[in-house]
Amino acid sequence: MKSNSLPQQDNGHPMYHLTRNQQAVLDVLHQQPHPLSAQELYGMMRQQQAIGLATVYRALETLKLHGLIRSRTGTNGESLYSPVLTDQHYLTCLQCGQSFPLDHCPVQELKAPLQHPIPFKIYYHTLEFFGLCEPCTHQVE
Amino acid sequence: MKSNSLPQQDNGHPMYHLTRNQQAVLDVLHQQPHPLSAQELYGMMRQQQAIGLATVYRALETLKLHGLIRSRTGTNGESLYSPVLTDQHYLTCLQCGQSFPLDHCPVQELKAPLQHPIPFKIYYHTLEFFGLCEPCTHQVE
DNA sequence: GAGTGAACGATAATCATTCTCATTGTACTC
DNA sequence: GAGTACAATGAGAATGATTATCGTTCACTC
Ligand SMILES: [Zn+2]
Ligand SMILES: [Zn+2]
Ligand SMILES: [Zn+2]
Ligand SMILES: [Zn+2]
Repeated sequence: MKSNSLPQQDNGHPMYHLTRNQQAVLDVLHQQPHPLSAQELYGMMRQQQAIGLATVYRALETLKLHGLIRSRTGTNGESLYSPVLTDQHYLTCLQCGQSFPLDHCPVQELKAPLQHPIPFKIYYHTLEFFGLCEPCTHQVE
Repeated sequence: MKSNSLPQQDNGHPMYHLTRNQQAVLDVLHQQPHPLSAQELYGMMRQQQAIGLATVYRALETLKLHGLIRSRTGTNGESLYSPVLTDQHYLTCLQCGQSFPLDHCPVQELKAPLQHPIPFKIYYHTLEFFGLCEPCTHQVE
């Protein structure tokens, strides 16, 4: 990972700067109201500019490592990406795969949050409830 | 899904009964201290008995639909299965992929848990914190 | 013990993700 | 501003977990 030329820190170390493509991926995610898969991102972005699928995946990996985006695993197994600021969770039906968003994040109201015995820099959390939606309870015998 | 002959309920509906292979998969998961992937299960079980990979996947799907097992997505993207009774969560490093288990489940101490506006039968939840473990914070510039 | 349908096992197909490698872009030096 | 070094990129191949297919076997009923 090589830094661009733009900013420079006092300590001499070059401040990390996103590449054009990394910034473009981040911008698209910020514009979207819902999480996107890598494939969806690729499909959307290639219409505006020339970009390779591998680059999309590499950008997502870099952005995640820097704590700028989060990911969760969708029903079909693919990863869904969204800005790390969003804190949205779901009830997901094991039968039909539908996800019903929660109106707020329950983790926020935790009293003594996170007694990690080990030092760890937390970027985000995932939380999801699984079970059966009402219509599907009648189909599973 | 056809029921076996063994048990019969008072209401006339045949009580759901697991097949031999479904029960075998469930037994192995109960014996293991850690979550297992479908591939790992297959590798372990084929040593004891003749079983196909597809059957393992089908058994896992059935067991999950009946609220007997849970699954979470591991670092490498594969699904890890464990009995639904277990309530174990992790801190997972985005850089090295290591998972550090939490000593207890924070969701249990929620005050007003789960105001679902929609009727939904919850079987289990997943909760995971992502970030960087201490050694890895020095490697990401 | 024949009929019915679910369960099974072997295998092929799918598909998101990762890897490979040749090419291009960028920063830094002289 | 040409030259060097190396990160970033893109096209396509490779990977690997999961799913679909299909003929066979098993379990139950009559
Ligand atoms: Zn449903
Ligand atoms: Zn949250
Ligand atoms: Zn780490
Ligand atoms: Zn829990």
